[in-house]
Amino acid sequence: MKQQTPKIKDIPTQVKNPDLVERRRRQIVDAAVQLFIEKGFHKTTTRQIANAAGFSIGSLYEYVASKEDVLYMVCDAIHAEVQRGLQSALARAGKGRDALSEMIREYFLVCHRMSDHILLIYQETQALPTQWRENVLESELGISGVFVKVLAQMATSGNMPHLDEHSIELIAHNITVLGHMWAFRRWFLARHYSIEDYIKLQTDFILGISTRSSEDIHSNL
Amino acid sequence: MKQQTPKIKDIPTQVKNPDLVERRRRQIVDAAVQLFIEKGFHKTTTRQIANAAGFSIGSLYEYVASKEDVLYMVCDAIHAEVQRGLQSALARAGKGRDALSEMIREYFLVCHRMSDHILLIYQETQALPTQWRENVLESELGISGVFVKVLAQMATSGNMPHLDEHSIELIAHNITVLGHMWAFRRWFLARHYSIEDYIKLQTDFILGISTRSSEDIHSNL
DNA sequence: ATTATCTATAGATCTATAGATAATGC
DNA sequence: ATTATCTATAGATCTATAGATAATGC
Repeated sequence: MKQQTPKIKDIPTQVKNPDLVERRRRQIVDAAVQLFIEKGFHKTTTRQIANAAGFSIGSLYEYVASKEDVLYMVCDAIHAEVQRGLQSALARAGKGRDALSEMIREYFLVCHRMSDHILLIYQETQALPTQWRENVLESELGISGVFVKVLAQMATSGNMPHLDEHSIELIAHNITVLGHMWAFRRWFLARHYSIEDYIKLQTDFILGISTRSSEDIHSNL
Repeated sequence: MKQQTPKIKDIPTQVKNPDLVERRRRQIVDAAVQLFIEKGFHKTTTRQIANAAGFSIGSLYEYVASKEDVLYMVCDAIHAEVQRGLQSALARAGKGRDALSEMIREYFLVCHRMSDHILLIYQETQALPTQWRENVLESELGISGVFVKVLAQMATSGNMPHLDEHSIELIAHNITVLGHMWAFRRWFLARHYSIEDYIKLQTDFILGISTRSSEDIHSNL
């Protein structure tokens, strides 16, 4: 009955009061996110994290066992936040033909709001111990998974030409990554497009294929 | 007449013989690429780089002024290699209607061959001093620039519906990033697709929009 | 003399912990 | 007593350089 993938709850702590642990860890994450975004994981010291969180280096190590623990908590918090945004959008979006473009819109807005955080995930995931890196990559799949569901739902309800499973999977990943693209090319893209321009153009780009059958494509080439 | 963007040649060296400098720096880059891919920039020591390159730590610092210099040389070499692949593809590719898909194919194959290197750029660019980070980002734009040219050429020669400048620019970036996607999601994508499957599916996805006028799209929604 | 290379280490970190202190409740 | 927090530091780096050595050509 041992779980194979350790979670935040499994990070050892010397402190008995669970509410306190949760509160202090939230302080740690909030402090660390800012510092990691500014300076990167390796150039941030554990002392700086402790200070920014409002306590001493000694106390920090009552709540985590290593600096990597902090990074994992940060990555986890970021994915949770993105998922929260997606799930609330999913609840709002209808099931009709516009469901996909509504979801794309909301997701891209999340990427816009959290671009520094998304960049951080791309840059620092590799610094995590193997087991935790895998967890973070799994969470990344979870984002694409939301789009797989939306696409599959539209395909079966006839609001979209039929696409095989593989195409659906790939398009879901494309949507996810094109959201990230705004995060890591924003320094350039924002010279030419507002986020609203970006959403509109990319939605057209993405729907281009998803509203056409494969025969249409070939007859057009 | 001062150049505003420093290049590799501007990295100071104590060694007078230019051929020797070039040779030793190539050794440094070859050694460092491997180490950075394995352990990341921050967890690789200058000593390890020197040893892997075949000389001592003291000699390393005759050819570079800092560890960051090595990272810059590595990023520069990677971009040069990608550009080489693209330019040779450009020479081979015709100017006809298949030019774009030929270029996509060659570029994706480069991304396949160099996925570790592309990952490295995403992860470590942020560790560079500002001036050099900007250079690396410019090189990144250069890749997209190749696709801008191909797309513009096809648009004017009538092999593609007319697209405005902004759409062309964005599609070029999309192609670039969808190549990178194979690099940083390969651990997952390769479970379902070979690189050839990937190229085929993504080419269909990309050409979906680029072969349609904007009216077609709207009438289809 | 000049050039290239090496050895040895100064100097500056930074992570993680041991042990002291303060606060709270029995 | 127990729990949480803090101070001080052991121990282990790691980058960059100073100064010695070896090799080459005048």
